[in-house]
Amino acid sequence: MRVQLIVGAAWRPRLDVVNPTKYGDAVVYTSEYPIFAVTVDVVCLTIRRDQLHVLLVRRGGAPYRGKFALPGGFVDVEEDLDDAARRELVEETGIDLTGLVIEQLATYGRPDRDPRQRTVSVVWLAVAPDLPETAAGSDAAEAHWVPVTEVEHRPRRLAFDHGAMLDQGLARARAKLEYTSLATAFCRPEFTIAELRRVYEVIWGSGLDPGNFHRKVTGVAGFVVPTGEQVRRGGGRPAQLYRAGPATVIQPPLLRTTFG
Amino acid sequence: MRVQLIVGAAWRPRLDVVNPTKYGDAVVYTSEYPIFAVTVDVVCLTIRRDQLHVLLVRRGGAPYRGKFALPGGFVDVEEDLDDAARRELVEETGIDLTGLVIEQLATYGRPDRDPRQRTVSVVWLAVAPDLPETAAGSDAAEAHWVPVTEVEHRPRRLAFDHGAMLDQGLARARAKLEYTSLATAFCRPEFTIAELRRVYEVIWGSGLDPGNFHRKVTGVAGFVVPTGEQVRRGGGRPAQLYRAGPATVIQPPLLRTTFG
DNA sequence: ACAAAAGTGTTTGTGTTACACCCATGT
DNA sequence: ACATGGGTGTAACACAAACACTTTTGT
Repeated sequence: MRVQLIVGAAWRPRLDVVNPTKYGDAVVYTSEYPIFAVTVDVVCLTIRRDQLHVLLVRRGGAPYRGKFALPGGFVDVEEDLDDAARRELVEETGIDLTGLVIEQLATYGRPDRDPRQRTVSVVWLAVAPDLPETAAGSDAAEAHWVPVTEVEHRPRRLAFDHGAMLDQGLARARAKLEYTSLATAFCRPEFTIAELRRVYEVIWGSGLDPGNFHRKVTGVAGFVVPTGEQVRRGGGRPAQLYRAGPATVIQPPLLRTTFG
Repeated sequence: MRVQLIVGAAWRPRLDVVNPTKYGDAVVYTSEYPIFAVTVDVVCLTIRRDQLHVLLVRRGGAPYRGKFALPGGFVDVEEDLDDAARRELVEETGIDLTGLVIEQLATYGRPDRDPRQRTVSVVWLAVAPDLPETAAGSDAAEAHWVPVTEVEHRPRRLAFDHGAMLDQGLARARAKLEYTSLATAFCRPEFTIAELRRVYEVIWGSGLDPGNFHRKVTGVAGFVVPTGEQVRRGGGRPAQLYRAGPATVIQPPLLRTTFG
């Protein structure tokens, strides 16, 4: 298959886009390769009111008008993929993840996944602490934090194949909780051990023994580092404050069995 | 940015490729979105002569002419991404992974990763049992199994960003060995416990205690199932034959610590 | 008989679980 | 004083590491 491109001034042809010719006032290049659009989508998770939430946007146009979708959009020509994910998140929801780590989840590229054109989407997983409501930017009007219980394992609830993306993101997050320090990403910069425990309890959906959890977490080198300060949050003994440590993998992992 | 496409007969325009007009005898469509090429690359691992090997192809043309690269190529317009990976592997190396599982590793898309044009590459991880030499198809003439010690952690040895892809694939394979049944994918359909142990020893680079390994592996439900048959391989007590079981995750995981 | 590989038994030590108990604050 | 949550002590238990030992073949 051969495709010919008439290209505007902003686009620089690459080496093996060959045979420039002229049709009228436009330059015509020829490419040997199929043409794709590339998008990014973001599964952005947080915990609000002791419930796991995902950031979704209501679609304004066809197809899937009125349905929820993951925030995302087209990658620019000279833009890195993770930069595109962060940019789209700000544009569509007002959430700025500068300084936070995002992780590539998978790439979805079934030929029929977008009825308009052949599109490949690189999906990213982001975890944010409990943030203020989605900033009301112009595009952000229809962005919402939705409890995952309302959309998980329901492929038809979300537009395109975003239901599968979300499920994969949730599975990844639950799994990485066991053997990485991902849980600290759900907390604010300084947190108590009990707040960290809440993260595990919410995401795994089971109660953990406070004493054992405290010992385990503080015993893993580099997982959490004490700030030396205390905090009083209502009745009970004040808790030590901690920051996320340099460790990224937890060895041995926190087990998800009974544990409490 | 606006891009206009002159498209040959094989390509079906999608909905929001709009404003078809005519230049001479060619139809011209206009797209709102940047244009990408999408490729697949495959990190295909196996064990030969007690060494971990990766399947590489010698590049015949520019850029990186003469350098080794991962097998891969352009995705067809109506082709699924994993199908493209399998097809390119057969075309370039003669290795047919029909029936075997391949796993998505990551997607590489830095704007400067291919000097010719903006290309996004979806990378796949494949694991094969010790196969016969790469079948000598026309394209397969320059395909070789290379010991990973010769190319690991040497970004400049491979073309493009394939060095990083390979390193990521090796890290993933070593990690998944601990908590999944990936090791059985390196074995032929029927294997002994000692052969399975060799897989771990070769990939982790350390000796394991035969007794403890045997107990551990046969004790995990669904990891390996005995065929009931025995096999004699030179001096020593005959070994039971096993097939890979239905289990895909190993709980609790095999640890990589001392263990022997 | 001996070497070599397969597989089992047994001891020892480490880490998790369960739960009792003390600590420090708010009401 | 009492409730509430933070944090420590400790005994019971499970499991992996180390290694001795038995089984079954080839030479």
